[in-house]
Amino acid sequence: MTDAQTPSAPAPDTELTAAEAAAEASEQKAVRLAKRERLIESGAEAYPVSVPVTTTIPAVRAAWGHLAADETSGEIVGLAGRVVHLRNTGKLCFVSLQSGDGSRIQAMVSQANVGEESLAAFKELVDLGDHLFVTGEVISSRRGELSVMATGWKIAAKAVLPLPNLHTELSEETRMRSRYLDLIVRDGARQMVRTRAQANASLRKTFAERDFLEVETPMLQTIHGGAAARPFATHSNAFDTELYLRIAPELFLKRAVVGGIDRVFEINRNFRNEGADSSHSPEFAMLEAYESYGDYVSIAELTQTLIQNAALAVAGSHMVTWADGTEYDLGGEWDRISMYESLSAAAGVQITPQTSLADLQAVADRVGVEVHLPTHGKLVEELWEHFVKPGLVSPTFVMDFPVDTSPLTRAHRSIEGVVEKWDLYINGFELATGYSELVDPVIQRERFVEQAKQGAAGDVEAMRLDEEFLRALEFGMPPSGGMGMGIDRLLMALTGLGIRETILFPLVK
RNA sequence: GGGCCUGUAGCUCAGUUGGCAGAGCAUCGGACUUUUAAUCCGCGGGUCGAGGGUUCGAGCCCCUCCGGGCCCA
Repeated sequence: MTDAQTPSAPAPDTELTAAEAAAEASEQKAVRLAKRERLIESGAEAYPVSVPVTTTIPAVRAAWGHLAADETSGEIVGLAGRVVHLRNTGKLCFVSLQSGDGSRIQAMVSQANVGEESLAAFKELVDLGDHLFVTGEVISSRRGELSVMATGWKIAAKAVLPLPNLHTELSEETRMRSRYLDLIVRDGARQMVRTRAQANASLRKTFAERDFLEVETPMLQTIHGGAAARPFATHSNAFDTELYLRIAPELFLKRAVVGGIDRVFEINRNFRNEGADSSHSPEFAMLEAYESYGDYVSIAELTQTLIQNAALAVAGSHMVTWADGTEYDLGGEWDRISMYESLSAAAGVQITPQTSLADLQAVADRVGVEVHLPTHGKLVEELWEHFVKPGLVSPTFVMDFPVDTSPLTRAHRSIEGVVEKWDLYINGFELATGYSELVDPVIQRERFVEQAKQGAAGDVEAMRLDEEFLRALEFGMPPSGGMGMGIDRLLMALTGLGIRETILFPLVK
């Protein structure tokens, strides 16, 4: 930071010396800090710049996992890992080394092989949690455990805080706040990182196969738009202006389509200044895609393919197994139901886009559904969530939404009063949404004006009028289908876990 | 926003009617050359989230605040 106008943090009044820090620390930290000092004083290094590894733990397991008990390989290796178990039987120590992927191998440090002095130093200086380098022959122990019989060892990086207990689960709060510990001790945490990366790679691969280009659009915006949500506000010193963290990339991706990026997608973060719970995070990864000369039908097919390919990538099958053991079938052609028809059937009353506000309110009152600032569309959607949503288990596209809650979507080509929009529900939660995009700049302006009225009436989620976006539309945007999908929610669908488990470092206060 | 639960050793958790602050793992000291959460013997380790109140006495009861979770809106 060189910005002279930004005041730097005040210097702490007291700089702790190493000795004072050790005195303040817990017993276990003090002991380890003392070992670090001893290592450095002895010239042995607590944090060497490198150690001469020749292979990896998984590679040794793959090459020599077949060794029978007490068999030797003749291969000398140098490898390193984090010490996760330490057993000392006197003149022989066993240490389990773990690599980042969670795979482990045992190292044996025997007085017969390293000598009395080195063994004594090992017992004195090596703790659980340290990164340890060993060199020696790959063998199998008498009990058949694949091991390295060390002829030498070296601390690769000293841990000065103790590892958490490996035999009990970390509390949920510690898992979120200290994900690095979670990653060290829990396979599920490591697996989620891998699964998420595989899913993202799969999405990009599917897009690439269909000639979509990936772009990045602004996260800091002068006018937030593209969704109904409350934004985070911030301030730009350089422009001396209010800026908003984006709630959606939509209005910029559509500008890209106007400019001729005919098939475009973005995977990036959105920010919404709203409640956080087991399925909502204030910041969340979002996929949006736009396809020129497509519509909400073609984009539904694309979405189904994206998700099914992601399932194949992470599970090897369209049948995914959730954390609780449930098997969930993402295969086949997914159901497509009409919002109004499914609502009418479930409510036992004919409800159409022409049903009056009063009649809808009567149904809502009858079943106890309350809506803030009710409109036809809000009532229909709330009633649908009340009557139909709880029964949706298998993947289902819910088609054709009310006009007034979808200001960026075009009217249905043949059904009066609805827009060409679908929501995709997986096991009862909303995973993705798709549209035949509204590209008529005149109607788009009318919709924005209507939103502005609702904003003036107190709707904090109402959209603002974005003049630059309208101007882009006025140059002509081709007919297009568009879709959006929460990446965190996709991971929830693939793994059955809560949103904070799918996010590596979830926001915690 | 409302209701309920929760915060105690490095980690995970007990803590009874208000009466000396506990366990497992980890740590520290000792024994042990084939262990698998090694085992055996021994010793330590606490701002009980923070502040206030009631009481002879508070981890426990009351109030305020901070953090976390669940349910509802």
